[in-house]
Amino acid sequence: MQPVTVVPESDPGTETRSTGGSPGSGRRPGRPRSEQAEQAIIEATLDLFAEQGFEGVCVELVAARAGVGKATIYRRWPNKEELLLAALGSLKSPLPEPEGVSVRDDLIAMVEVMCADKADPRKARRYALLLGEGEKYPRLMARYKETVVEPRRDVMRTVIRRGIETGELRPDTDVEVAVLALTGAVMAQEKSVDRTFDGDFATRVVDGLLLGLSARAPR
Amino acid sequence: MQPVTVVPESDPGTETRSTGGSPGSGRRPGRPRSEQAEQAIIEATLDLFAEQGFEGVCVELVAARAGVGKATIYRRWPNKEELLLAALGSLKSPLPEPEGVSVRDDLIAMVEVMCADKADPRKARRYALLLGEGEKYPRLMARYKETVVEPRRDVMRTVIRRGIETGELRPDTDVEVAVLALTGAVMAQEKSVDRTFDGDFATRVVDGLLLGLSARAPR
DNA sequence: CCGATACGAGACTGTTCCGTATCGATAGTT
DNA sequence: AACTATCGATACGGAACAGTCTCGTATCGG
Repeated sequence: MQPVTVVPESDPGTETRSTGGSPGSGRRPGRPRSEQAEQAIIEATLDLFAEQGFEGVCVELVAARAGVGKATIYRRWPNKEELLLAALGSLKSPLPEPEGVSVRDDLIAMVEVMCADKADPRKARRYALLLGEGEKYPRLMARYKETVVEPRRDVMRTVIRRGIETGELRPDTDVEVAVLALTGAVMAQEKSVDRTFDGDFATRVVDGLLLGLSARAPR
Repeated sequence: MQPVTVVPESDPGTETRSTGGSPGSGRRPGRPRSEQAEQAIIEATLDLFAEQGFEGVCVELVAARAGVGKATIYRRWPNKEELLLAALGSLKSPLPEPEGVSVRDDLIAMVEVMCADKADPRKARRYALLLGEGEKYPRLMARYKETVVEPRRDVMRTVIRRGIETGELRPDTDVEVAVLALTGAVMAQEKSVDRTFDGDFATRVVDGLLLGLSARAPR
């Protein structure tokens, strides 16, 4: 039995930075991994996932679309799930911190951003598909929520809390219910293609929620 | 080449009623199809779909779980999609027409029913999976909406409109927004496992929406 | 130039699954 | 009894796909 000739084994996998010069220590021999190939793989993976879901991401297609060989993929990630995990983790949510004048304006702006995201087929389908496949692939779901969903909700919570402090919103506002109602309204819309809404969807939702349904004056 | 000996070809498929005696005219020779087998197939299909989605419905498993042969399935439906279509079409939505005292009570009752449905893993997963696979299998989605979703929304619209007539709700209430906010809140909840809610979720959502967020008295 | 690693391409194996075909047995009509 | 369609079971062809492996080539450090 050989002592296995321990390779340095700094495991560049899934985190390789061929260039980027981490100083001195770990420059590995041989040809560096292509940063460009890696990016193309992630791109293609996200595309295919948005089109077809987990099952639809077939590694052969990812390789073809990214213009790489299958080995180049499996050299970085041990299997399909890890690949998806990395791809979802790479998602950035460029949600602009709203610093508007009034809470109403901030909320409208946020709902508009969410609607815009929903109008992007890639993003919308990623979300819908994860909703369905979340139980089957809980690690994917967790990664997505942590990377995309929760940051977004946090911003909304912050806006609402600020509104309560400034007195613009009722002091006994149910923050969680408000967040659910706003995000949920965006989710539920169009699911049964409403032709009722034009461009003022965000305004109507926010105003509807701000005013409330009740005819009795609340205070 | 034989003339193919044209069979009568009245095509009882997908609509067979072996017993049930459609009067006189069309009693076909041979062993009648088993109504029981048909029901078992539909059941098994819905079960498997709820567990795994479209791809998860593998006909061999449906047959095994229903205790029938594959041929018994393909004799009735020409392919998997038609089978799913029939299965989803068989769904009944036993949503009780609410005739409560106040609109608030009716809405709370409806939200509670929706939450209860969400607590039924079969129903919840059917919905989530369809949401994701809707683009891939639009006919399935359409069938489901027509059978389950729209009837439900209609009831809610009716309740809200009644509230407007009785004066309990603001006359300028945005009915569609209200429906979206209520159904959406239920949808969005738990999707990022909120531990914030106990048993009073329905009440909080309805009251939050009725009162509104705004501190200004609306009228 | 040499050794080491990465590259794209794709052959290959093993699995899963759809849809068809065939089996002897069964349950109806005539 | 003769006839016929359905029954459950299962073998089969074909396609799709994950993951491994092997080409010959390219790119790095020394």
